Amino acid sequence: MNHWLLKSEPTTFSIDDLAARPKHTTAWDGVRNYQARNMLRDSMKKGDTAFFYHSSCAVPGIAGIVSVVRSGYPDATAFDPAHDHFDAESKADDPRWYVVDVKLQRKFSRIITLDELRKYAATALEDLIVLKRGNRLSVTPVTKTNWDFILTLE
DNA sequence: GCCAACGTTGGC
DNA sequence: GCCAACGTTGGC
Repeated sequence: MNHWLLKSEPTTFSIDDLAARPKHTTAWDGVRNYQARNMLRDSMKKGDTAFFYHSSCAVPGIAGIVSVVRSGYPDATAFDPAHDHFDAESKADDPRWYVVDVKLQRKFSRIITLDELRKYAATALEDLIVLKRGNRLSVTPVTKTNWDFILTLE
């Protein structure tokens, strides 16, 4: 079982939005970056868990935990011309973009802030990709060691 | 709103 | 295949 970190802008889709979905579940759609796509398509498996990270907001940080309930399958929003994430180059018989389904496992009692995570950027969390300068990937792997450490911060 | 960092595009 | 231009991300 592997661990991940998924970024979302809370004004677009927050952890509370996920909590409001039927079965607390959603397709993680709209990812339009090849590296992130590869992880959604090839690496994230049912039973994996991921931190739900709020980005581009007043208090960026980790808001809770989701689990992968369905592994990679084509992103239907890429096929819909009316959708913001439409991509004419992604064809049903040769899909370019993928999603996984995630289910809310637990919302943290508080946000574990980026500021707080940064305190450990040179020590316990030196491998955490989201702390690296210029990082923009919206889907990143998290080592078990980092995962367990972050859980102790709540 | 600014801007650094990075990915993608397209001319050559 | 190089690389400049451009668009996007995301913290501040």
